[in-house]
Amino acid sequence: MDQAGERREPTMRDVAALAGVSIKTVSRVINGLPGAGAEVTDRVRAAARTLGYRPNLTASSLRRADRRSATIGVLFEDLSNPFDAALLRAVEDHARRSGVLVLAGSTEDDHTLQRELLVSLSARRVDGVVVMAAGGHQDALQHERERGTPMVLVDRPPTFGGTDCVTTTNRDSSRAAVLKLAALGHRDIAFLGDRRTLWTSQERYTGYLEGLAQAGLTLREQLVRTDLHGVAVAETATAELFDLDRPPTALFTAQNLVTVGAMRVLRDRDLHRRVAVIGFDDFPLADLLDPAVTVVRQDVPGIGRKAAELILARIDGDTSPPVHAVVPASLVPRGSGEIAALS
Amino acid sequence: MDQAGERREPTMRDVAALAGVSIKTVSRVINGLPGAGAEVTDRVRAAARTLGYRPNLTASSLRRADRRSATIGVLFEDLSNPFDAALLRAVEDHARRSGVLVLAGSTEDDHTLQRELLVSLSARRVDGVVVMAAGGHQDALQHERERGTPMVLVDRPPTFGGTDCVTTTNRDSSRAAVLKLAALGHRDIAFLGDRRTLWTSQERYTGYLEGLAQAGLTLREQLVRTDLHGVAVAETATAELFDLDRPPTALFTAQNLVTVGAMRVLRDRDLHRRVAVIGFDDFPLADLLDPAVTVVRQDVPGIGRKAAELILARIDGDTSPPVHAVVPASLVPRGSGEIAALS
DNA sequence: AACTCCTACGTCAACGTTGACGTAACCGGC
DNA sequence: GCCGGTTACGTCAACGTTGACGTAGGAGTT
Repeated sequence: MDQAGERREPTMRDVAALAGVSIKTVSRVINGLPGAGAEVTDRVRAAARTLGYRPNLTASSLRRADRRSATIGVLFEDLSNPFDAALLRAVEDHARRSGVLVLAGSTEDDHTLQRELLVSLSARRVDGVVVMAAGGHQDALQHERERGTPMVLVDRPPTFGGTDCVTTTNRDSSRAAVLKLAALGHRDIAFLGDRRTLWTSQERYTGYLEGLAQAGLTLREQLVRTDLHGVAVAETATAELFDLDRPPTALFTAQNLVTVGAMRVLRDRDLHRRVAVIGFDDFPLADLLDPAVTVVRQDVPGIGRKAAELILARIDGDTSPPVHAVVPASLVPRGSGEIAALS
Repeated sequence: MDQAGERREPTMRDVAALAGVSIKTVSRVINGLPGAGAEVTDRVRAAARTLGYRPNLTASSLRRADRRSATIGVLFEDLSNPFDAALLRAVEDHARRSGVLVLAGSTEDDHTLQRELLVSLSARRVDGVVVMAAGGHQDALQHERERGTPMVLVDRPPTFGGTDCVTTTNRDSSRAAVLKLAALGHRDIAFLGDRRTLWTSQERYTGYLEGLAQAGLTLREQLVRTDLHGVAVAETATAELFDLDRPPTALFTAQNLVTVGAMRVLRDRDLHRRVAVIGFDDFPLADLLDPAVTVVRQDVPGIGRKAAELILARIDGDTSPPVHAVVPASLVPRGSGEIAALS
């Protein structure tokens, strides 16, 4: 087989030579532009086929007036996380339909990495970026945006202006979840949340507070655990809750890994039939657990589609005012959230 | 904010003008090449910073001798599938460490889509591709490979020569799983597999046959169900198995979605404590189900790392003979696979 | 028959960058 | 004071493509 054959890729020049026309005519034929006769078009096509010619999009975009690379960047926290993966897939699908490919990267919620990836994307002259912003300050994102890069934030809004974003009904759905638990008679409802630097965590916590207030319940600070990043930390925190003198009778777990950790502890302590749980974010197999887990499910394909639509529109020159699209989440009752308080 | 500001990106020419040097000197400074004095270097760096200059990798790679775009393509079946997502993440991590970004796409196991994506990647002059080949013929892949594109196949080997690939111990691990079930006294072990066009399905089935033979069991054709693509189809097939006069006492489910479907049916019929199950491919929360699911777990990070290493080496000009790397999978006992046959 | 207009091409330069090569200044050695 | 070598620049062309513009020939109009 061809090991380093170092065979040069054929160019329009080669095709032109073989077809006996000028380079410009080849360009016209390849791009389907008018100004090439039928017979010449056939000759050029045939020549391109025999040589195995493939257009060079990088050279083309360097020269073209619009400068498009037909490529966007997608920076999410962790592409192996089911939520991120589903979102990537949704964005990718819609982009591809417009002939746009996706350069994907994981930021690990790390500002340095996020900045480096932004620079790498910018060096490749992507047409725009879809970003799940790392928690905390957004200096690098703002800087990139101010350079003129079309940008859409997903999952978390920008802390700076002039930028589109797509989020879900974090606060409202959290409030609804808590109200549902309260309606079942629960008065000691715990909150277990992800890192406090994350906007989503804050919103969900606010929704929790609103729910308590609306239900006429008082907040017990002991029942609030935050900064739970990962399953292991969530397990520890959940265990602590049930070591309290007056443990919770219901849990609102504000992120999918937290939900998983909590479920594990409940099962270990054989509390899974008595303690109600509603989680934010669906996760695979939530319906197969015992009990099946009631969750607030984000419309991930909807979020991805909206993000893709927005970035593609901006790239196409849409200069209408920035949009903050909110895609509704829905409560999926499966059992764990329907356990009533012991009266 | 800057709506279509149409501000031109600064180029080396602009930096050169501001620093009062030639374009070539700017190039030297930006690329850290020798031949620029200390004072000039400082002036150029300062000018680049004031202008917000960003190198243009597409122009650079067009002109450079090595022609590298520092970008690879990754085409998997479905980026939202946990297995694919984890693999993408592993490849991405290792590529990024070498300054290489990843253009990712889902082929949906569709030849047309796979071919279109290959053409799109080739138009962007990626340095190489990592592909999970769509089932059936591999004409497009072979064609692309023969053009000289560095290529590594993952999960499934090529049907053509001269190409690296990375797979797991499909056959051996499947045989081991069946032998384990047989050792627990099971004589009616069913096989539930994904699409037969997939190489992995075939290998796992062969391993199943080998296991039966080695255990001295005879194959019962009725207990073999293939072409189960997706959870729903797997559920139907499983249900049929338990409507047989002599149903299986153990299941070997050869793909993760199939395992999920089977578990669902077992639970619905309250058989989950009596029928043994070993699944191929781990999946999130397998340990939280009741019973926890015994699986053959592939070393996904290991596969991704190996694939990344191979493609990067080939891109760097490694012309050693093609490699078929096999990354060992391991059996993870969790409970469902340790249920003994009723004697 | 002279005119305009259109079609089907071709020529040229430029996109942003780098490889090849040129050159002026300076150094050390004799 | 001249030579060879080195350092620190600069000039030029080219990577593959396309926008701007030129032109030859034919069709249609007056």
